[in-house]
Amino acid sequence: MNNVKAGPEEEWVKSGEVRISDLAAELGLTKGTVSRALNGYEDISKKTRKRVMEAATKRGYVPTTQARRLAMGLTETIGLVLPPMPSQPVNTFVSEFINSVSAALHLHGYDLLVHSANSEESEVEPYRRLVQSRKVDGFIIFRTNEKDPRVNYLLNEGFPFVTHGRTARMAEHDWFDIDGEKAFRDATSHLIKLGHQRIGFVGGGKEFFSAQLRLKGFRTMLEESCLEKVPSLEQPGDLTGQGGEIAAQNLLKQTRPPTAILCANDATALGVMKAARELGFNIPEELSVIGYDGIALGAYIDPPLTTLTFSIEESGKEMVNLLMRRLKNPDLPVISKLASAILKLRGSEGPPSSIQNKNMENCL
Amino acid sequence: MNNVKAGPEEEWVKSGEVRISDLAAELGLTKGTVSRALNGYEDISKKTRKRVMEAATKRGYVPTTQARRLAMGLTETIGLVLPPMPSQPVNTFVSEFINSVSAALHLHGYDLLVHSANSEESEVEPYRRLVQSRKVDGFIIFRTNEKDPRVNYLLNEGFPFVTHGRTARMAEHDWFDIDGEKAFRDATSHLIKLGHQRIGFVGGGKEFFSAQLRLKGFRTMLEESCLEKVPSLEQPGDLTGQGGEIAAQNLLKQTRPPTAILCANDATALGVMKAARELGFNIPEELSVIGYDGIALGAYIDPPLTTLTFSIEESGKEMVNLLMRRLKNPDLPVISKLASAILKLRGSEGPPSSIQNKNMENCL
DNA sequence: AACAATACCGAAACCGGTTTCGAAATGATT
DNA sequence: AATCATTTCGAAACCGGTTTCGGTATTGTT
Repeated sequence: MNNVKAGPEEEWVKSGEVRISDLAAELGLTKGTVSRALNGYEDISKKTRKRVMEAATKRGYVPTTQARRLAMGLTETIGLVLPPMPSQPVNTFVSEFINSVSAALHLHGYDLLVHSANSEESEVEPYRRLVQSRKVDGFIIFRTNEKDPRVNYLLNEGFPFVTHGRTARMAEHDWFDIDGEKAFRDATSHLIKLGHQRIGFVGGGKEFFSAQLRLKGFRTMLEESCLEKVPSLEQPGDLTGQGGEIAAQNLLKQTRPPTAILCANDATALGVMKAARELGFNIPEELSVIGYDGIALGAYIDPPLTTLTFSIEESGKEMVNLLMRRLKNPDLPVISKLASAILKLRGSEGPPSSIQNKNMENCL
Repeated sequence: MNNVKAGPEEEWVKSGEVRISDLAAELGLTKGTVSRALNGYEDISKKTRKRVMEAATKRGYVPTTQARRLAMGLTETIGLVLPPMPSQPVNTFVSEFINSVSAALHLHGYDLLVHSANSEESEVEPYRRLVQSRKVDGFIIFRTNEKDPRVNYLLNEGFPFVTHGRTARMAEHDWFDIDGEKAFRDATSHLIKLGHQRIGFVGGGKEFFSAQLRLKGFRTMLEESCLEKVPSLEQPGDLTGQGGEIAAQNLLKQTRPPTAILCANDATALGVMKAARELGFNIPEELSVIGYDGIALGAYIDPPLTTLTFSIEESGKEMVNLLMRRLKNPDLPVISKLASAILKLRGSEGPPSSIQNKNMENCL
């Protein structure tokens, strides 16, 4: 019943075809007056405001976004550039993150522009283009590196952004992050309490800042528990399943393999579990495995993957809050927020088959 | 070295702060002339065009997108509305899809606006808002239902869009889809050739059109192979892991459980495998399982999940092509493209433990 | 009743581009 | 040299809104 004409005079139009000038003409007003009436200016009489509002809803008038934004000199749009995804086994994070960011932005009247990164060009190119063409007012950046060219570029431009993850210049920009260091202290502690003394770690390369922080947490807890740090038990990875496989082989083929392996993310953990199976290690009896990310699928594998999990929705919401604050007042001091991950026990860890050493309650 | 001033006269400006009027003034031309020079109009002398181009690159002039789009009456933006994701375990599809769509759009000079759906409001509300505020020129829709309100709305508005998946009104709009029917014929045929005669199917509810088509393929192949259709072997699901678990229990607790289960997607298959493990069925010796989606995670579980896979990148690319064609010429006849999935054998299927019935080569 | 204060709205500039149209300058033709 | 066709650019309208400014009409004071 949509395109029925309402009367002899009133022609039905498809939505979005009424301009402010049409409204003005119809009401015998100027478009300036109509605009102010709709936008709550005080110099409009109650009567005309009501007339305008009614006519607007009746005719289905919605201001054209492009025109409004041009006039007001803002884009009301936030950019998010997807990093090139090669064969990341588990990027469920990205879609959930986009979803939550988009929802949060919407509450502020902002749109989300998602851009893909071309792996052939520089990492900052997409950002440069979006800045220069003035398509966005700010950026949401995730998966930061310690030295992050994107951060450098935007800081240099003085362009607003928030990162998910810390960087070397984190004192200069707003950021949100999960406390991976604490998370891995917790996970390590959990394994130690179960009786593990030889714990392996599969991290990311130097280029993954967050993975470095997780490694740091692992080391810290080892030290606090007076367990010696064994370099061969720390394997670098690339945060992919394949990287996990290779690292696990390096760990499990040693003469004294670890009884537990902490992984910098769940994809890595899946690779580790696969390699462990192929090498004949039973999980969790002969090898405990813990991941990080809390991917939902981890609950469906055998054994279900114990992992460190956090709220992606909260991440998105918090980041948007930080960014909106920055946009409203660019001169505010830099702030940041650190959220914590929680250890979700699902069954891929347990006590080691043999308690290897008893005296570990008191270090000194 | 970015904010070094180049000379006494030439003040350095941050990128994106040069307007076309600045360029015009600097060159002693009008902005109309500068615009035409930059946009390749024929009525500009070679000499001035060169002057303009050089000045533009030198000053780093990039036209303001908002203004250009307003003047040209288009948004150069495509909308993609994320369906509310409650507990969908496997949305790795979404991020890959967004990535490929975004990349493909970029080749055409289009941006991707990603919007999240609020689960509290009608499914079409986000579309209505985006249409009315004229934020997008068209839509990419995925996960269609047979009777799809979004499709109905947009068809009624005459607004351009392409779907990933078919609908009841697929004759009226462009669409791209994977031939799920053929895929499941293939998968079913594969199982039958392995010797299976009691094959279960876990689908989606009536609301999942694509799952219905997969069921149809399953049934067709059963019929072609003269296997009787056993209603109790067809279980509905909801395309989640949990749904798969429940369905698998219904199947495997029967007095004559199936020796193989086809699942409408990988998430379901993971749930089926989990339930099978808990009920003591060995996979693939006692139960074959095949999924659909080709999620990368499937390669890392035990046993690796055999699945039907297709190129998400191709999907995105094709859909963008269809949409761009439509935008260029709205009156072109409706076209569609059906791509096929391929069966990726990874190990979760095999011959049944006992060949149950020999005479099945010739039906009649 | 005269005057100042206030409420209300119209007119016009503006945001930063694109595009049409016409005029001036140039070149070609006779 | 006069005429006509072309080339080249300026002027101005336009896209659809927002916002400033100023001028009536109305109200409130004495």
